[in-house]
Amino acid sequence: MESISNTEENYLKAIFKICETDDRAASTNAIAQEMQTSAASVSDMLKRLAKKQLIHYEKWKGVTLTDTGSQLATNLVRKHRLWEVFLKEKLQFTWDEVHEIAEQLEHIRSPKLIERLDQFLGHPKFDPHGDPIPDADGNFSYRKQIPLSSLKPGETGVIVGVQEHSPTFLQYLDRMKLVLGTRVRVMEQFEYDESVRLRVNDAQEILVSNKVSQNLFVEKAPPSSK
Amino acid sequence: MESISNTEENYLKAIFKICETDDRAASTNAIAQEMQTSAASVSDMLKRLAKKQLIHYEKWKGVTLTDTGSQLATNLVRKHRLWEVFLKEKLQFTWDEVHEIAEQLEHIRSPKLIERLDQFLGHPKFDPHGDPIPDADGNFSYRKQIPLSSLKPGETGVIVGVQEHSPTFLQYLDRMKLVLGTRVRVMEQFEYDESVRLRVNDAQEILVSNKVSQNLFVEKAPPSSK
DNA sequence: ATTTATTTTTAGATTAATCTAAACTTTAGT
DNA sequence: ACTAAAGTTTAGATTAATCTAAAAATAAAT
Repeated sequence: MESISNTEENYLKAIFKICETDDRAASTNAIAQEMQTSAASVSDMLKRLAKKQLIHYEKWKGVTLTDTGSQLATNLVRKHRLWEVFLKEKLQFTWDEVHEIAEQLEHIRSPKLIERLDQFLGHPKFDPHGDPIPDADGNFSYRKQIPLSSLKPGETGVIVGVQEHSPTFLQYLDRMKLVLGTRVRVMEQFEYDESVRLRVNDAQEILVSNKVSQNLFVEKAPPSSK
Repeated sequence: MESISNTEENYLKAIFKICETDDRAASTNAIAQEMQTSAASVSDMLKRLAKKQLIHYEKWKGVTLTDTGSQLATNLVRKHRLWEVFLKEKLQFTWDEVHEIAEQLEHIRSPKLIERLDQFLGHPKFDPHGDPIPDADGNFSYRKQIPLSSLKPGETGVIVGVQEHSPTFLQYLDRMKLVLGTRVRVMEQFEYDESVRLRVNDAQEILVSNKVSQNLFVEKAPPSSK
């Protein structure tokens, strides 16, 4: 019946994130960077998490989550993303604002609260950034998404997510009307700087940089009738 | 720009509560009891709060909140009660369940969140227990409530609040259908144990103990037509 | 008014989380 | 293979919050 602190939860989340994207043991330095703290602090914390059986830890090698640790981390992700949906859909926050507040809300401890919230929101499968929300058993729904940059000229996709989550990027997308659900067709690709000309929702055309097209996820759409 | 911890917030809330009900300086022991901790810990904390100018503190005398401290405490009460309304009205929690979860939610730091929540809930003036919710400026709305036990036989009142907030009491009230808004008429008072016979919503009659009638607040109603 | 009881404060320790600086492993480069 | 660089761990300190036990101040009681 060991209880777990908010700080420990944040470490688990960081480890989860690193292992998820790189798909290998998380290094001390990577965790330190993710947590914005020193490697020494991480080293200390890893010992504590190992003693609580939340991570597999051998000195000098990286760490991975145990089953318990992984469950806890997944539940945090579930809570975080459900709160994000709440903030956006019910309280009219914008998608660049929700993360920061959800960082606090995700630590509220009440399984019943989360199940009720999930129900209140209509069991959403994705958060405001298009990231999947694991269900109560920890299962993520999968979607066949690719970077917009991988579409060839003439191909069409629907925006379903973002790679980068920074507020500035999200605000840029809002300004450009490149929100989730938007239909984009690649009209032309410039070899020079890899920028692309897009047709947005079969209407106006805009030019976006390579950085933007690499950070936008789309679901490929079959060629439109027109 | 001193930041304030959750623990400090809880102490402020405790002091606020004691000063509010007793209307005089809060003693170390009273705070210790309210916080379920030792007098020594309280003594330590009082020094810290005094250094941060959140309380007026002189050794051996009690403490009172400074203006800043009082504002912080009132805002905590506002957050707590708004979250309680949310839990009850939107997530279908019962009034005996909401307090515990709101104890956590009240520490979420985001003024914007609270204003949006307030708006989402339709600017409620009272929480699920009938306690007033201070507005953004810290003003509480006032209501002329009296204990049910002070009604004379023949008099009628509408239940608007509770003195005691324990889950067992609240569950008892639910079972007896003595919820907020219920109309109760005192039919008879037994001198022997101060229990009273009530007519509930002009329908069935029930007997309640003195303890119950002392812990229920009503607003006196003019004699009914029938 | 002096003793007793209660309340409050201090002293000294403990735990979680953090830091900097130093020591130690591992990896990489020539 | 050896040295340099990078990454990781330990050592020693610090801060917030807590505890128990002891000392000091106030209040109550004979």
